[in-house]
Amino acid sequence: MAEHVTRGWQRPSIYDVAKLAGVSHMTVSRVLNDHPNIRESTRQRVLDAIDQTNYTRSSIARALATRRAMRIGVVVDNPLQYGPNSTIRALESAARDAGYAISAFSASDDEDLRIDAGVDELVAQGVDALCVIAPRLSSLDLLRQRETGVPALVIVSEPDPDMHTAAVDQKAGARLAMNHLIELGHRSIAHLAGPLDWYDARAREVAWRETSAAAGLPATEAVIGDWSSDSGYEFGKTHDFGDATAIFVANDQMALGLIHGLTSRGIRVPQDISVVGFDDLPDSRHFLPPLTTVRQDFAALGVLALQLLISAIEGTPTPASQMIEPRLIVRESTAPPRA
Amino acid sequence: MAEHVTRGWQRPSIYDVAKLAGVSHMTVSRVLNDHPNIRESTRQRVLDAIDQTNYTRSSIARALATRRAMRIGVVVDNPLQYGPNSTIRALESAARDAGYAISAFSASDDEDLRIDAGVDELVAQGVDALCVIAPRLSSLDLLRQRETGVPALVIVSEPDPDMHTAAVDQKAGARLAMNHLIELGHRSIAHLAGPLDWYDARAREVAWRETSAAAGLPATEAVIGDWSSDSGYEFGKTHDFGDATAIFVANDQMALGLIHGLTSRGIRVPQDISVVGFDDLPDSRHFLPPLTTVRQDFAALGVLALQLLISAIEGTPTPASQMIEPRLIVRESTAPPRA
DNA sequence: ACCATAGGCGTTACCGGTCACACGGTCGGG
DNA sequence: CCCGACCGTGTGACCGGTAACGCCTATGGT
Repeated sequence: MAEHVTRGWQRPSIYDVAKLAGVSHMTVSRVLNDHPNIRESTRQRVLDAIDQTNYTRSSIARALATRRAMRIGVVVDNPLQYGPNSTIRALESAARDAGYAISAFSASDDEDLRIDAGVDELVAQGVDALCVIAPRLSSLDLLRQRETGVPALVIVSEPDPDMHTAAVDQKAGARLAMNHLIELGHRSIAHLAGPLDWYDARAREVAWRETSAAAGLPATEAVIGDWSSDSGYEFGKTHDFGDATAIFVANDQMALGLIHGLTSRGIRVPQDISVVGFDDLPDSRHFLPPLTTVRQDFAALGVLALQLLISAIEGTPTPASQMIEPRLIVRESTAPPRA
Repeated sequence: MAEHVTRGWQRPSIYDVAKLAGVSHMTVSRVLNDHPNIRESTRQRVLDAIDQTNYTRSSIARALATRRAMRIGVVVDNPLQYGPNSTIRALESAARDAGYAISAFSASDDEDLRIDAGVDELVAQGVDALCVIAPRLSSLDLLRQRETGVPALVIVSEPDPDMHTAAVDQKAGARLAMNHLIELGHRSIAHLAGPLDWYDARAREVAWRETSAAAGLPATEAVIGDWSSDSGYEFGKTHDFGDATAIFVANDQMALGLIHGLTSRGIRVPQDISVVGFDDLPDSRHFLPPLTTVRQDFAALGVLALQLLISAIEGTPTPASQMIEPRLIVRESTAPPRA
């Protein structure tokens, strides 16, 4: 099994294959790219040479020559959370199917890990397009100022005239949750929101307020957490929710903490107060009580996002924004209010 | 603000910069790479030209020329889980600090998403090194057969003569949990394990068995879940844990489900039975009851892994394997057994 | 005064692909 | 019978960088 040693020992190049097959490098390239007009016999010789040498094409050289990296950059804020992480994975999977690789950049509050730093880094890496996940209000501004030269898609449920967007419809999700509570008979519903500099938090809060008003429920102020179960716990333990008989919580983790806090001071869910979350974590069905929540279809979102990205890359006209419908999952953390 | 238009409109190259600065492209390259022996005045001219043209170097061309992609491929099984995801993020962050980018491949049971497919794809993308996270027994075999040509590091707590490894010490973690239960006075401790074709599950199970035996506790069979809270729930609801007064669970999610299941049939935690988990999810402190568990320091693991990867890339001699010590977090799901 | 040395920079050849074009041969049509 | 079109393939430039080497000038030692 003699190895075809060439130049010290690198990966074989198309020239090595060409020499072995007795053709020019160009013919090898044509075979690799399925060009027509190659005689079947030479095609076979080349194919044989390819697997004798164990050749694989260098996507780096290819990227340089074609000016297409076949790579999509993804900037994601808070990638440890279920939603953003799921979105990345879905995107990765959809991208792979289309022949694209993805490069992720995890943004955070840290000065040099901000969204725009991520954009810069990914562009420097040479991606064909950018996708920004779960942005805050400020991040879109940063994005707007940045003329990157590559097409970008933002995962945000608020259509924006300046950029392409795709998302799960956050307001619709919040309405689903609210209507469920209202149908159960609740007449005063509090809201534990996420940080309002996040688009998703804001959309959920706005929809909560609108739905409340539309149903003639009393207007109250939302309380604001930071997405973490810790913050939910604090409110559950100490906050006075007034005469509210139900709480719409902006994500499942805060709902978990909230229930923990409420329970610790003897308030029972759902007997004393109903709680509905948002996200449907894989674990939410095992919370005590199992959590009623809103499910987002991240896989569908990933596929959609990739479609939009690809058509943006190829310059085909694309709808500026698209939405995925969420779904309500009713479990045991909600019940009619006590009479 | 006249743009320096060159060739249609691409990103500027070093030649554009060179022309503007009135030097050769090589001088630009030298400035970019901080070579000595450049006159300060020309260096300034070049620097000026660089930011007038808005030049950024193409890491693709650079990768081709230097034969270093400055990119590390990461294959990860089950990236939606907290542990693997945390490890990736930690690695990403450490890598960025060292000037490396990472490419992730999510493996799964799916035929063409197996570990070896990931290895192939990442190698084809042209990474300088590979890191495999959270592997199953089978995946290491796949890995062993694959002569990839790039250095590889496996995140597994069982040192392997054939490959470089790094991990949080799983056995030590399990011992921490067990000793805690034993010190509380438990004399019969059950184990809800993860799938035993996972290295980590196996290590925890083995350590459970050994610790039990060493303390003279009765030997029992572990029950085996699939990491999900669903599977924990099933066991909690239906399994007969015999005279066990405590259960060591192989991860927090299964512990959550288990507690849900136990509660649903009137068994209280920790009054009737103690439960200790493994991982310390951010939410585990808000489970009901807050979960006693074993914390793994993923950030430290990421840093360590990157160090090993880099020295493997650079060919400097490296310890074949390294371990990070885990830590016990005592909360309220454990208590002395009832008298 | 002379030569060795080092500093400062340019020339040219790669890296591993693709693309545009050229070229000889075969075949069909006028 | 000649010309043009198409098939199959090779040649050379180019993508945007880096590496190796060479050349000219100033400097310093002898």
